[in-house]
Amino acid sequence: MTSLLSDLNPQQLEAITLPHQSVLVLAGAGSGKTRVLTTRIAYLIQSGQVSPSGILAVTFTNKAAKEMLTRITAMLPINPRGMWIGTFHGLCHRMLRSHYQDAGLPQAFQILDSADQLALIKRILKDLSADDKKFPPRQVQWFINNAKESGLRAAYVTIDDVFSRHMLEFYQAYELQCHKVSAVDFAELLLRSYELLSRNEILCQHYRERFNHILVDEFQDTNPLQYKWLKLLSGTGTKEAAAVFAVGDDDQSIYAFRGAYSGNMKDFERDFGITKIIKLEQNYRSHGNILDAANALIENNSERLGKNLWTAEGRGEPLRVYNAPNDFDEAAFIVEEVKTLHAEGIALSEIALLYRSNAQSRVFEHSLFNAAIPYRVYGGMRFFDRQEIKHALAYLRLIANLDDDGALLRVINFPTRGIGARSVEQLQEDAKVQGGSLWAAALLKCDGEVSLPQESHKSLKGVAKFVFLIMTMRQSCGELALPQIVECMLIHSELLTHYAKERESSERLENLNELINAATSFVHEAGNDSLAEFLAHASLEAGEHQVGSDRDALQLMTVHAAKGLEFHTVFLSGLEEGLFPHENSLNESNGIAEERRLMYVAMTRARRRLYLSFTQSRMLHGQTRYNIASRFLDEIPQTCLKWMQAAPRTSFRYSNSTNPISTSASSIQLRSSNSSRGGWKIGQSVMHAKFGTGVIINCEGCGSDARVQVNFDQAGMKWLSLEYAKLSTV
DNA sequence: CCCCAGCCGTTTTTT
DNA sequence: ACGGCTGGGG
Repeated sequence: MTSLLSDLNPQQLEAITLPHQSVLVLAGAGSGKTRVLTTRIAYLIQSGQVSPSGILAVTFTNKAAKEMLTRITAMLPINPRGMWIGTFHGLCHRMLRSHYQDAGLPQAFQILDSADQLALIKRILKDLSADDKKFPPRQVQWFINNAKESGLRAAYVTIDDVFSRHMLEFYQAYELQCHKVSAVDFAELLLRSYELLSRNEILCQHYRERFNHILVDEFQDTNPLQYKWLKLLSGTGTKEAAAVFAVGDDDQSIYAFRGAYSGNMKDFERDFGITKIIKLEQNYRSHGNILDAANALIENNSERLGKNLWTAEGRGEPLRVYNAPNDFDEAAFIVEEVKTLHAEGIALSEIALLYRSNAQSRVFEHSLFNAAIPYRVYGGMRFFDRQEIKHALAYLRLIANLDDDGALLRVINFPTRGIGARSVEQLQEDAKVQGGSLWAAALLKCDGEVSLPQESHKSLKGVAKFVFLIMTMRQSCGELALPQIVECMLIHSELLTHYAKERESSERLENLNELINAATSFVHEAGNDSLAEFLAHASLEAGEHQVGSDRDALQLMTVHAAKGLEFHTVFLSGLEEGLFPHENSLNESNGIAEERRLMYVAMTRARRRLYLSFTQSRMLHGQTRYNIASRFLDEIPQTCLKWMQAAPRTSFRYSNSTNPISTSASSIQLRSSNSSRGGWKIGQSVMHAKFGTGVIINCEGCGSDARVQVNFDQAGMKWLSLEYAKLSTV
């Protein structure tokens, strides 16, 4: 026990040893949040206050869940299976599996990932002959998920115009189709689980009695449905109410755009009768200048719960600011600095290059490639998202459930076996008439043919050949272990031979072989040999972005992707109005505040050194854009900053000699005075004689070419040339 | 059945 | 600028 609780600061200790009551823990960046969460669980169990089965801990990502489990099992010699530790979706899935009948689901329900869901929506829209110009599938998907994440079934969605009436129609058709093919999408996992608990009192009671302690990570990222789920499951206000240990940081809420509602923290205080808020403000990660700068920046947000990070370490280095003439030069500067740091002994993997949007990575990759600096880009394709893996999984899904129309459509003619679009259409029509699945229609179509003795199967063609293939694979499943099922499928489907024929396919073949390994380790870790469970695992956990290369490499990622990570040195690039804060955020309510939090997250990733860079011009969407420095730079005390000169460099793409503004002094001037665009700033309110009042949301060009884009309250969006338009400040 | 031209969108993203 | 998707033509 003593070793468990040693080296903790008073606030951490208080949080960990708090008696059975709900609490809100405001955990700042680098304040030892994960340690507090895991140590509390270990403490509760070790002190006999709760058995492992009385614990429910929920996170947002599989990575975080895994990390938590690893740390707990390192502290305590217990079997982790009894604890419910996982993502919201994972835990809801676990619950639905156990009570599928009560939840109104068949035992073999399948999970749709976003891509599967989109494909299904596309099919439905086609079926309804909806105009996909007027109703883009993505928007329909957004509408459905949004409704579900607000806890709304189609029957309860309110319609206030023609458009949403159509959307609702699609939602209803989608619900029907999901039911028909027993498919459950991500939001549905939560909604189903919520409805199960709210309708089935006995079951709800059972879980309330079981889970004495509920711990929630990244509480600021919960959406309304997740909050309702927690509230219901915890039974707050009842006799047997669980103690909810909610850990979050309102200043690190950066996922409002996907439905996260950080207002849940305030609601939590109210709904759970919180009397105790514990603030973890001591930062163990960064040096003083970095924290001071981050604190000063976030101070500009209103409606904060309030928190100030501090460190027992020294001030450390100042933040280094660099103003580049253009994006190529910015990249060149960073490359030089990375080289120097690496030469000084900093591992490349300890250096991160962060940007606001993925498009920015291209220039960096180009420069890094030329400089022969190994780098790794995060984001993009995940293992289970890859085409070849999707195809393989579709075969497995079809084996597990013959009525999975989506899976059938994906592989009926892949690799090609002479089943064209016409035959598929015919099948779809047949299925519609028969009211059954595509598989049933296919079976009927080649009635008799496939039941012929095996010797003649080689002569089978088209649909009959496909039906025979699937039936054969299904048969052999009964005798094989999961990895062998995967292997058998890869061979008999001829996916392997197909990709072997393709040029530059070694990576695809590698991935397909990796799928066998994935099955092996799944059996090992989950202690489960079920194909259906493996498929659920594949949907719920998209896997790593890329097969991990072990060599030391510079880390490139968006700021969002960097959340939760830390590095010795961080390069934060593209600090320009329109990019960071992103121009789209200007139109959103509280958009700037969210961008500022994003900036806060980015800055607090750095332990020892933080670079901030911005450019005067950069290529975006094929056009050169002229930018002014981000307002966020102005919000950092100058005393924390050190303005950098361009280091002498060998490889300039563009000389900066044509642009006089490259020294630190004039950079400041550029931002604060009327140099390049007559002092007009993005976000500024302006008045125009004809169009009235509006807000500048964009600007480009210099001197007589300078133009600003203004969003007028009445007249809407206009581009105005500053030379002619008479704008005045409001 | 495959290929290519043209068109669209282009902030952030986990499950 | 560029990549992904669609639809028409070979």
